[in-house]
Amino acid sequence: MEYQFSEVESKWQKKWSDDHVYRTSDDDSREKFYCLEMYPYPSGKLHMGHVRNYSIGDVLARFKRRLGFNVLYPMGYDAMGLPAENAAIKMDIDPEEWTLRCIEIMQKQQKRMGFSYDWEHYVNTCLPDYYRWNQWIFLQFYKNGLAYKKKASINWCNSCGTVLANEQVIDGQCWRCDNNVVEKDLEQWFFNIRKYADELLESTEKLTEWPEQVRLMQRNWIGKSIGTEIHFPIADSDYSIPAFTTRPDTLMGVCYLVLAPEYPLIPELIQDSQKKAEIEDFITRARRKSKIERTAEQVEKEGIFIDRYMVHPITGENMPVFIADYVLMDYGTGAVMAVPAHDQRDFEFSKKYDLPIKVVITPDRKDPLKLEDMKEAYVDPGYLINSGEFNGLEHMAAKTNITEKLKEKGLGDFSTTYRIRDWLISRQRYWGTPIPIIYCGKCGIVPVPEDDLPVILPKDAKFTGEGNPLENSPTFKNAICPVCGSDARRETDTMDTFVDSSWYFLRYVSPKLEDKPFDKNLAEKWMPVDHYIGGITHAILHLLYSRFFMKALRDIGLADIDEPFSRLTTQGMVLKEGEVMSKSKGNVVDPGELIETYGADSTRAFMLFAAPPEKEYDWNDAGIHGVSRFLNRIWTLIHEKKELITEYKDKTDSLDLNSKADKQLARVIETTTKHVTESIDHLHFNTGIAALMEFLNEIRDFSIEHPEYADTPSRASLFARAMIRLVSLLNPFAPHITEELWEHMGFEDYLSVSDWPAYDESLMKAEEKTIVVQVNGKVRGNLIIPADLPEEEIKRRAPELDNVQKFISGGIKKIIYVKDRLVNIVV
RNA sequence: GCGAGAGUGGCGGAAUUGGCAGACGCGCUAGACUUAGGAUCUAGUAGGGUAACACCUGUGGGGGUUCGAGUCCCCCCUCUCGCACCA
Repeated sequence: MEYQFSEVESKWQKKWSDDHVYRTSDDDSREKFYCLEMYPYPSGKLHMGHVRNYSIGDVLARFKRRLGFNVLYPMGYDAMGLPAENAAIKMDIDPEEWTLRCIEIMQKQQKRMGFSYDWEHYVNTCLPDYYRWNQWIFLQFYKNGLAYKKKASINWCNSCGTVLANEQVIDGQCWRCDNNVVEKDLEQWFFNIRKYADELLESTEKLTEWPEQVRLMQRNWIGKSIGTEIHFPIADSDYSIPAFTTRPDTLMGVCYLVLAPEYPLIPELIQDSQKKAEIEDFITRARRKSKIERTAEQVEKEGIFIDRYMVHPITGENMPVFIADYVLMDYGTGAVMAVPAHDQRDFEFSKKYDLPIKVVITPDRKDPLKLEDMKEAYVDPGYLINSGEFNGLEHMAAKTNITEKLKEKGLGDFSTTYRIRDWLISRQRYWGTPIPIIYCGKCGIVPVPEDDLPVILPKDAKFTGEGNPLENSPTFKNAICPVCGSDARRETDTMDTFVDSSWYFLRYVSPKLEDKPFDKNLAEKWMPVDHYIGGITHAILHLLYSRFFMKALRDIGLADIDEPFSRLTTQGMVLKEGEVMSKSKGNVVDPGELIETYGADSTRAFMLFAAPPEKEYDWNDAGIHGVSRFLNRIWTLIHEKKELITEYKDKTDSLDLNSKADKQLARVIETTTKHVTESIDHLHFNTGIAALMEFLNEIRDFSIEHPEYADTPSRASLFARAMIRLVSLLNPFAPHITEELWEHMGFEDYLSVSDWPAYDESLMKAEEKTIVVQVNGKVRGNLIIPADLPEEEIKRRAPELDNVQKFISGGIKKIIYVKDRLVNIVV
């Protein structure tokens, strides 16, 4: 009877679904386990990365379920985004229709893989019953000062025709289309994530079950710097320009001040300058450069003196003010105090423009550092020199001292700066959540009243590929002011789709709720997610935004939860010939074909067997035969012995172990159980499956060596015990075939929800053990001894081995014994 | 440049954390069964060496600690990822 995977797999998929085997219960006293996978963007087909992601999650969900946990294991779709809109432009199809069609295909494939999702816990972010809650949350944020609008110099992608968040600009290029990003000034909506910068940073420490790499990336992204903000009054004016520095100890070494080209005060400062035109020209050129040009490594710093001077806050000396392209407007205050002797960039700038350099820190007090000896800036610790009243201070102490002094004079204070920017959420696109705001000529910015939600995307939009379709939809754009009733204009920007994914895991707990985004009690019951599995590509954006959302929602009072994800696993990418699979490269492996050829069980088990979850895997499907063969061997063996197993299946506990082989098999049953249990716990699925393969090999050896076992009741029950255990342990990796075999062996309940086997330590003890005998650390023989042989006896017997004798003729210095493992004879 | 991680057979990968390196699988070789097999089964498979053992060498390279090192320490090389004029 040959194994027909396609029949068996669809049979069980139907049964599981019909009988709601994986349905989650909210009303359940068992310990909860929330297993979450990063939901997919429904681009159409499932790819190998998805298969890997969901295979990992499904094993965990199935394992925990069988261990007696009440498991929430949902799936949904991150359904808003550009591809649907591009499809609309190209194929003249409604984005919603296109998306829903893709979801249908994708979901079918997921079902075909047999993942144990509870499909009643489902979200689809492109439907108004989801995105209305994005709008609702936006309004709560707005009320609480967490959403605001401001004119901002933003990152603009000409090719996508939209604004991008800082996080979406990679090496100065658009994260999606790789086109160069340019700067533009626009009125945009922001979420105030900076407000949570400190908490996000601090609570990173609590995420002990996250990969260290991800925590580090988050920390770097937040980029906290502690320092001092110093005010530099501008000579002959009332202005004062603040500059942030982490090195206030070098204040006495300041030689000039440098402003970013975008610095807002510049037009006023240069108003009366004779060089005005020249300076303006410089600024225009600097701003026209793309970010990539401006920040490239070897680019020489360029600047221009603006004919103004600042007053040194301590000495009162007048010093020049420059504009330079290497100063960034979006970090610190957009102004830098230049200390050429102790900052490499300032050093280079001074050399280029022949500006003074003043050494104020020396590593050696007795032999002070001299400018003539310096080929580069000195940035290491030291003592202050040429610093008047601060001379001789150690530089760390000087930081405090000098800041205190500035504080006294009202010209500075301790300050903390973050690299992270507020999250720009406006997108000039159609296929996203409309921002629920109305602009009224009389009342200004008016939030859409909650009762009027959702603001639904119009059906009359035209997709020409130019501009925002919502701008050109009169039914959408024209509105009535909810406050005064006069004609008004609706906000036509939509939200970044990262808003959708920042709280979808909360919607899963009560996906059909109609009056709130999620049920507070249920959220507090299920959250945090116990195990979150997804790609490393989301290590910063999605995870940071979600963490921010959780904290913001907590402070608004929607749920008392600090962190959304307790444990995080970032699965390695699936590559092909060392490259990321992509349609443009034409190197995409279609899991659909694998399923057709080998079945879902083989496909997912192989994916897990091929490499540990966190590692990259360069796809090579040669190995899938091995897993497929393994499943077929189990199938064959069970069908050869089906009657026997059925007969003895209820007598597997009364073991009567007579021979060495019996005891050996009985032991392997237990050690394999232990090994597989631990390997799932530790996410070492590859070794878990390997242990099951070894287990099968043992059983087959046993049945070949003891063909008479069928006639011996004790052996028959031992054999049955082994086969039942094998099938049971294999179930999370290959759920369909094991469920079928379970049935064939005469069991009536679903294996997928039956108890996970415990292991019996008493059966794991061996009567005999093998001890390795070494001479000077090299293996020279084995000693097979009774398990309870005392140490002295082992040490006595080891040197007697034939092969050992010839190596110890020089005389034994000492003998080292490692319990149950080895004897090392030192000569 | 800074930060993190990784280098083990022809390949994917194991190694109870300092104790038999190469589990398990792929591939390959030989054989069996077969009209045939890219199906299945059996045996072998790190390199050298041997009739077979023995033995020697071996975890990117070089040193060190130890009875004993893939694992710990120091130096170097290579690769991958993240950040990158952050004041």
